[in-house]
Amino acid sequence: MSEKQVKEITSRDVDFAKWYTDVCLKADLVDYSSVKGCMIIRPYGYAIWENIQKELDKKFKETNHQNVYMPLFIPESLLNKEKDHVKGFAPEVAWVTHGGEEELQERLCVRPTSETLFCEHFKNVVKSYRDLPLLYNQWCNVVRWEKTTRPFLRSREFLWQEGHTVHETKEEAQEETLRMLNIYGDFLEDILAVPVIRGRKTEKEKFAGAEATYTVEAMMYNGIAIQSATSHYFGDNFSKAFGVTYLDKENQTKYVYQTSWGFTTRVIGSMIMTHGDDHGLVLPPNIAPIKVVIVPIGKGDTGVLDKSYDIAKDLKLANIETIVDDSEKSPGFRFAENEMKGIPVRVEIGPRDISNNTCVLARRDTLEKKEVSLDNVKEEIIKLLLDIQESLFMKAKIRRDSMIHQASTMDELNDIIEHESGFVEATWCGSMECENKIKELYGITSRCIPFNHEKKSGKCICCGEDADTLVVWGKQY
RNA sequence: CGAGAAGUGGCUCAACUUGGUAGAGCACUUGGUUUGGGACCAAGGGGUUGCAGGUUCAAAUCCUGUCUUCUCGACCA
Repeated sequence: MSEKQVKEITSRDVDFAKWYTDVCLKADLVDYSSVKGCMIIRPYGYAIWENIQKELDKKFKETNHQNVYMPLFIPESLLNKEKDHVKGFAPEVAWVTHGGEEELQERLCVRPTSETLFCEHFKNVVKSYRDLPLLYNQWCNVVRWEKTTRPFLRSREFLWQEGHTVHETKEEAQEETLRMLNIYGDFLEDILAVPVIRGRKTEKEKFAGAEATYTVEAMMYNGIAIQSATSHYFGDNFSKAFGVTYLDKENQTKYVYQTSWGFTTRVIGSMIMTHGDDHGLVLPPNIAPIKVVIVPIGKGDTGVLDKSYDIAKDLKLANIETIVDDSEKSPGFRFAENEMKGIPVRVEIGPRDISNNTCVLARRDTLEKKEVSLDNVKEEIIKLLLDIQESLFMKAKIRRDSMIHQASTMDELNDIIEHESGFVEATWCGSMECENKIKELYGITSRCIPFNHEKKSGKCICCGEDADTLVVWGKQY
């Protein structure tokens, strides 16, 4: 490996934050705009988002959800209807105060999330138990006036999907909440190859206005957590605040039970930070906009270009997105550039190969190369793509698991914080005092109470009282 | 929002201390030679120095304000 290859971006181990922004910019995913925290998502980055949308939307439709579109603006009075909700979001909403030159009678908030809009609408359309359940989703942008921003991970405007559902019973709503969480979890693991811990948020960390918030937590290369998607059970909190009722079979007026769940462009950041390396982005084949790049080498009448296009055509017929990088750049330049963009498989083909009836396949994740016969290049590539997908997930999972530590006392916790990075599992008594204290002392917060550890007896790591809850703690983006 | 750092062609930086009308490398364009890990030669295009004020005969340079980016905190997806 030449020195020049890694010259372009900061090493991941030297300065992870710098590495991350380098990758975002140099893989042509985003560009900055003139407004702080508002990023330009460039075609290559947007193509990743489109693939995410395509896959998730399919899952939503399979589970009978319908897409809708709500307005961008929320009148202040409407936002104020649910107390906890407004308290949670008020500090970070952007306000529209003028229309043209005239000051508005009532200012309008640019949606930070659309619960209030959905509820107002639900109140109008839900009349009877026959109208339920109502399973809505919207793909849109939202605005939260963040103080510190970072491409994908924390931007003031971001793209997401927010599901909002209305149900007759608690049980049905709770079931929906978990169903959607698992769709997110499976999507992250199977498509993005990002291993996640599924669990419930503590009271302190739950969504403003929710009765329960469930989360899928991912761990980045540097051990920091990213809450990669959330699903909320609202109970009847919102329906009571907004008066969303229906008549049941006995002609009784009942409040509905609701859920909401969201998945954002932030996850593109999770994926970058999970798989990327010092050569740039690494994309799992299942989400990569371009799965194969063919790099023809040499020029003149060698048959290399024709063969390259033949292979590309063949792969495209098999639904494998392929490009031929026939630019005049030197092969080394093209190798490096396509690695920066994280394209899973590269095919190198030159005059030597043509005469041997072979080509070279290079895999992006391990950078390994192997020579294969041109006769079965398609089959080899299909196998390789599957293998890359699988091994990216396994590698990330092994790494994550190796960075999950256990602590039973504050001394042990202290030791871990000082010497390790990653998550800490520790039992907790359930009090917010202990949760706050741990945050104050060590700068870590409860990421979630993992499902498989919901009941775990022991002593609270902080106060030493009896504890029956295991919490995964960590620093988060 | 608090503490710190930085903004000069697309990128990395020089010129700023001591005001005198912006320069290099890479990238880009054209022509040619090249091509198995970031090629080479030649010619060329591109900047009122983040923005707005101020001081001055004269501002990239000094002063004030503001915006943006990065780092660390607090807040959050």
